[in-house]
Amino acid sequence: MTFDPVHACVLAFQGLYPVDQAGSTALEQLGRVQAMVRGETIQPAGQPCRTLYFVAEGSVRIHSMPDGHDVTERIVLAGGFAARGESLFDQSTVDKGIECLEDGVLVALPTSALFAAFEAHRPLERAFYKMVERDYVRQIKRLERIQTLSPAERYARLLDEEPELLQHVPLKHLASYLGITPESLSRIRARRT
Amino acid sequence: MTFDPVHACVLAFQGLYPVDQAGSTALEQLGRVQAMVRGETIQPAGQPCRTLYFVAEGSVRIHSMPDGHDVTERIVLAGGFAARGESLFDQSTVDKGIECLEDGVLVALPTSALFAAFEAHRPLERAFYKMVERDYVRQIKRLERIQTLSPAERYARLLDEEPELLQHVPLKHLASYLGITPESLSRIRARRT
DNA sequence: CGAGGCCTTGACCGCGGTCAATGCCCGTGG
DNA sequence: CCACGGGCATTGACCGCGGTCAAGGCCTCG
Repeated sequence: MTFDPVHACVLAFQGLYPVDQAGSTALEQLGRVQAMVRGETIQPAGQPCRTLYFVAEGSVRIHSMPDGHDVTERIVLAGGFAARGESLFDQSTVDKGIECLEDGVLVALPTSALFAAFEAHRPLERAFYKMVERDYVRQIKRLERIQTLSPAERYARLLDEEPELLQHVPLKHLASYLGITPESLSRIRARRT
Repeated sequence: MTFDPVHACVLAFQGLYPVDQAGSTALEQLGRVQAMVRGETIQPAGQPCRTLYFVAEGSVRIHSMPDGHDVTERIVLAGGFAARGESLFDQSTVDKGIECLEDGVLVALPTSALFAAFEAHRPLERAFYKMVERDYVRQIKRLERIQTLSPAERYARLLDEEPELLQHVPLKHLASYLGITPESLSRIRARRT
């Protein structure tokens, strides 16, 4: 085999916290590999979030549709994890969907089984919460930027801190990710001679 | 005794996850009670966050000062916890301070000792991560609002979802909390006949 | 070769930012 | 007890950015 998605997922966990052998194999047995094609809806809006996804190849975005406008809330490139945090822990329903941006493959981890595995494998639980921590900090920084910076400055920051996104994501999604319209983003780009 | 701040803090933990007797007493021994007066700086900017605060009475805000402008990032009323999440886990320095908004009393929990107690008291660790979870979800929702709503709509939401803030926090801080200037907030308020 | 999606450009408008002045309430000190 | 001062909220005038609506060009895919 050339590339094992599940193994990559286990490695990603181990990169967060040293997971022991038993925890790793438990995790490995949970993972379900699943292919995705561009435009496909991985998880539709209106359902509780019962699955944590590891993006082995390709990319996805999480988005909502308040009053008919498509707003992308976050973008996950290969190597990252995707889930709708508001719903992850309490299984509340959430009006957000997960959509595939580029063909690729996912590893799906059912949260019920994952959380159950925490009882027997504390390092696994620790790794998971490291993931939440990391994401929590990212949310704080993103909020800080959107709260204090102008649209033009936010775009400049994006170029500076996550330029890879430009290679993978159409501008209209980056626009709503920045909290502005596609037209504004276009003008901002034109303005920076 | 009429009111024990440390005990209130322990109860707050137990409200998040059932902490056993041993964990509760361990927590109780960590807490340091400390009074605060309005305007006082609890934690100055530029330091790593080594303390988790429980606000027993009064209220505080977390704020930063990018290019000289005071931006309040979050407001914690009595019964809540306050810490600068970006720095909590990795002890990185952070340009944010904690300031007292109303006279009151805090319970200070040194993070090093708290994290150390997790090794022996798993329920305590669980309760703490429930706290992080809850806060994580709040960040997501706040980001969502600021990303998709206009300033006027954000103020309407604030009135709707956390009207208590108006009783405790001066408008200039609410303005920066909403990501707008005090003048704009004033006009928005005037506009809603 | 045609159709549709995406990015761009244009014109117009209104909201919110900025700077400045006024009024109000409070605590402080004479 | 009153006078003063400072911080906070408000109001006004002005301007520019970003939102909205509409049209045009380009690429990709069927």
